[in-house]
Amino acid sequence: MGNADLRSLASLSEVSFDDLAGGVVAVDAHNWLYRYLTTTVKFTGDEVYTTTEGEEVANLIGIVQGLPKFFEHDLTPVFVFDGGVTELKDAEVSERRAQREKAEELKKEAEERGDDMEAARLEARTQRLTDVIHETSRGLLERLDVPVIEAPAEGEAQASYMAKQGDVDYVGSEDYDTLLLGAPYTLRQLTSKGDPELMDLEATLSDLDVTQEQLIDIAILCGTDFNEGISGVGPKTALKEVKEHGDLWTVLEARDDYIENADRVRELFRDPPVTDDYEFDTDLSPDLDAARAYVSEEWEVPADEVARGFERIEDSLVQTGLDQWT
DNA sequence: TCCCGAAA
DNA sequence: TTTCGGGAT
Repeated sequence: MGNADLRSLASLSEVSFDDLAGGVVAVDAHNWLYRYLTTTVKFTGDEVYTTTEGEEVANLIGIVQGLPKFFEHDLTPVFVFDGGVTELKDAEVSERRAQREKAEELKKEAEERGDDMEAARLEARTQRLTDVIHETSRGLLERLDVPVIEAPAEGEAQASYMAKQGDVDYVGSEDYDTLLLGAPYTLRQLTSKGDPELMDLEATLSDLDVTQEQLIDIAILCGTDFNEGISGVGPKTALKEVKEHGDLWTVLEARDDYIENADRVRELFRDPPVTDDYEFDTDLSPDLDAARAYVSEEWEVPADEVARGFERIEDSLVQTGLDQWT
């Protein structure tokens, strides 16, 4: 499906982890895990992460390696998992499935001609979030006492809602959709090496001089996960025309154009399915022994693969514990 | 998603 | 100057 390049419109700034210390971040679990699944697997091959029953649980390694980043900087993560998939997203979902199948085919071909490098590279593209991955991720997070929230629909929408309500300080996601979903502050690049990037909704709106509703209309014109945009219209044109005419309908009228499901897509961003039925405690008391046993005994991940990550988690907890007394 | 080069 | 399309991650 078409995709709005909202990056060029968003107000982004580099921040340091020090500025975020003490914050609570609602992490879009799907988004976050996917990054680890595609990167962790790529460099190491999949044998190590497959149980005797053939389950792929690279996500457990991803979590153990990814969590220290939060703890070491005194950031508390709250993981928000997806519930059902929005019906309008069917087209997007089947497109991704098609891409995955294509990658699987190419990988098979690469294996047949003995091109291991290419096969490993393609492996990353075949990853998906299976039920086992969802389940085991939750199992590990629970043992680490990291809050887990189940969204009624999209995790991104639920996380944004929680941020809007002030129950968390940030949404953690790589997507720009959180702007449309009303998240005041979104942290990007929480999984990569350097400093995180902060996306600021208020600043975005005031820089562009548009309302939240207009920003949604701009995105719809360019195309989103839920609708095809208008060809020839990118962020610049969409911004200009929405400001000129006021909103999506008047722009479409002026261009004598039409967007399928535009009203429903708009509603999905303005008022997505979310729940108020959540609560969490940010004072974490992880059971590291249970977590280690879960990963290495129950799910057969070699202990040395996760040793360093667990050490870092342990150290960071001792560290923050001491901080309270100094 | 990001980046880059082609095309308009 | 902006959008589009392809390739790498």
